[in-house]
Amino acid sequence: MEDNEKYQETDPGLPQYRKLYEVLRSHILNGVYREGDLLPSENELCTVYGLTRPTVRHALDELVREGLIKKQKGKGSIVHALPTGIGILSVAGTTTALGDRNLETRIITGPEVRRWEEDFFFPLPDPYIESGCIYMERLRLVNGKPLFYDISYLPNINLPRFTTRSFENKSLFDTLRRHYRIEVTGGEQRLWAIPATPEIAGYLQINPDEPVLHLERKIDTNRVGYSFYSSLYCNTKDYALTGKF
Amino acid sequence: MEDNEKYQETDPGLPQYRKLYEVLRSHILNGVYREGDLLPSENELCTVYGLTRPTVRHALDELVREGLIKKQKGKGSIVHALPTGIGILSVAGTTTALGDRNLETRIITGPEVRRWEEDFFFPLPDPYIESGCIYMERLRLVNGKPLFYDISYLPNINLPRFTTRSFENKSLFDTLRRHYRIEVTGGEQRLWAIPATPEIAGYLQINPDEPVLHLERKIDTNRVGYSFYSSLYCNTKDYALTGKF
DNA sequence: TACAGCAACTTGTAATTACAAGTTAAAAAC
DNA sequence: GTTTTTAACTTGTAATTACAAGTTGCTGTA
Repeated sequence: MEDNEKYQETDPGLPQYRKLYEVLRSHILNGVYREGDLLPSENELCTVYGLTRPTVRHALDELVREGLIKKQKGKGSIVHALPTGIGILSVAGTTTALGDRNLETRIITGPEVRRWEEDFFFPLPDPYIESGCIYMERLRLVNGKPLFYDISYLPNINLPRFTTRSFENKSLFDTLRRHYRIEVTGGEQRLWAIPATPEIAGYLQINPDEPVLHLERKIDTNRVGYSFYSSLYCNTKDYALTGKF
Repeated sequence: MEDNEKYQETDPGLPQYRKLYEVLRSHILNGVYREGDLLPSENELCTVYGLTRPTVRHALDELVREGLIKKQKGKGSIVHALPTGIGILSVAGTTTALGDRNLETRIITGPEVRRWEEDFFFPLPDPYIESGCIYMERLRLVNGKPLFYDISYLPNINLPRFTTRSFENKSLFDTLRRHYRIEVTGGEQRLWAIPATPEIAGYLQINPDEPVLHLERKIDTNRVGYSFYSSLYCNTKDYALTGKF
């Protein structure tokens, strides 16, 4: 399929620069462009996709920000090495972070509506507390080995039919994006190295008191005032967490 | 001093958007704008600094990328302040009472020129290997407690008098920026939760096999082809690592 | 008073034009 | 054949214009 055709059929609701970004991103991730390759020049992209340079540059800026390309004046946009570890420190859900690996998701609990926990690990706005919390516990396995034990908390605001959706082998980020048009724009995270509790050790199939990585994340979205939260325990014995900044 | 005067006297070699970025950045960090405040609107900044919107927006984009502001359509640019520093480097306490944390730096080794280690944790370009490595081990303490054990590796290329500089209580990033005009533009990092070796445990004053966080970082700069490296061990018993994304 | 609607803001997207500056390879000079 | 110069690329910076879309507060109406 030609770039241009694929470009035409992308979501018409998205801005132009975003559509181009999506196309280029998928091409990089799918190996159409390989590490070290040069992307088509900005002017080429302009003519191929019928855009102007500021728009094309906006799309490329996003790719730079994501670490997928590096630009060099006078030369071009160079496709950057893909992270070999698990990229969770930047804007990505665990599903994208794991890429094409053999990822399996196992639901432990939920999704179900319940009250927010007392002394929640991030301060909660009052409207969140009133409307309750969609709670979900998931285990992420790579090649059969459990790597992440993930507890998600979403404010139960304007997410119709959410608890009836299946999340086996599906990305939470993608579900939010496709069904609710919620896109992740950023967030905060805290992390510690802690000894595994017996419960965590059980989930991650390691010995109690072995070091695990604990992340608490607040994830902001394009819905004004809508953030959700995640508490994540990672077994880093075989895979490192990676991030770009 | 008026914004405009301060703006005039900034480095004439920098592009306009960068100068505006520096001014706004320092104002945010110095508390001229406080958390939650709105920056002047883009159009106001245009007239005050004699720039056009694309240029002003470029400057604001950098601040967004750095996490210093958040923008909201229809409203404005909201100062987000909080952790300075890049990526995951900033420290925030688990207790709220850490505003007066005092950071102390203790040099363990170096800075000195030596050969790069065999099997370095990131692949090294050939020119780096030939010119050798500026090596430095530092211990960072907060309120007298050791938190970080940091090993830095810098390519020994065009950094006159570097090994004679004092790094007690000084930031490596700031030194590079002020004396060598090297600015950090991004990088990669990998991290694990590992049991402390006896050596690491000694430095961090914890028991061996207690969990510590291990980061390996490659840090890119505005000098084309110049990156440096850091291997970092963190005691996260009392303080979490925090980051924005 | 309460509310609807409008006006005046804000940022977001996008085309257009121009020139500066770094890179590369072919052409010209030696 | 080797070196130098040049021309044709590349991305970087920046002004200008226009409209879309979200937010806020004021104003006129009920």
